[in-house]
Amino acid sequence: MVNEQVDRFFEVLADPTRRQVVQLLGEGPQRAGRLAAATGVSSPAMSRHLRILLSAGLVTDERVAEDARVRVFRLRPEPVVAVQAWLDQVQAHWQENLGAFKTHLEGKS
Amino acid sequence: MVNEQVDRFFEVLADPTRRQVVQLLGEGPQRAGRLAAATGVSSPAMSRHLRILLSAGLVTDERVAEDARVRVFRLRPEPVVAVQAWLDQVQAHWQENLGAFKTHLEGKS
DNA sequence: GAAGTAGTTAACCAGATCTGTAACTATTAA
DNA sequence: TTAATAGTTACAGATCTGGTTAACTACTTC
Repeated sequence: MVNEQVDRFFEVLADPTRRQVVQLLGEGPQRAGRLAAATGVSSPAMSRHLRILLSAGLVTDERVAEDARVRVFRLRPEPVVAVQAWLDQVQAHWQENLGAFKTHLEGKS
Repeated sequence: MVNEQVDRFFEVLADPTRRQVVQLLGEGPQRAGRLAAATGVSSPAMSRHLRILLSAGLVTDERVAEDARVRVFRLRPEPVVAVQAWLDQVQAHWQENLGAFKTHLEGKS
């Protein structure tokens, strides 16, 4: 409704664990196992979270050359930027109309 | 975990209807009934959403002087700002470490 | 090749949440 | 004072989501 990408973003970040993952990935790329340990969640649970983050385009993954078993995840900035833009827009409207609200309210306070 | 206010914000905005309400309130204050109509949800449902938005500090409400039955809701910018700050921080880390990631990855591409 | 490690998929359970209908309060209008 | 309007609360049904355990695949190491 609001915006395809923004909607998906909020949907995905509704979960605290995924929010933590995003926070962690903001600090640098991480392998799945480490993310599971860091968030205190089981591997299967983390696996699902990561799949969701991937499908929403919030992260990318990559196999490590030295060990094909490990998967490293990295944050994609684009969706973050999109959400920032949405928030900016909401706020812009808000400020734009602020004057009008004020005068509207003056009549009763 | 991430931040009290930010966590609450995402929790609350996980719901698409509430997201729409925030968007609508960004454009100006609205009474409950209009919000229900605009989002296509029943009044009881909207009532509940608004209570949640209120308790999270995302909006404020006010009775109208001319008609004590209607309740007008307005967006509070503070939480929006808090979330923007969080996103900025995530992104800042990301960019900060970007150089390091790149050199790290150069070894295998 | 056998054992161990990284991660995914499957099955199932538990808790949370959203919704609509119906009933109720409060306020305004006739 | 009766009828209508704005909104809330209560109830019950349905869906969704996340978590765990167990089983499985793929790769590495001994």
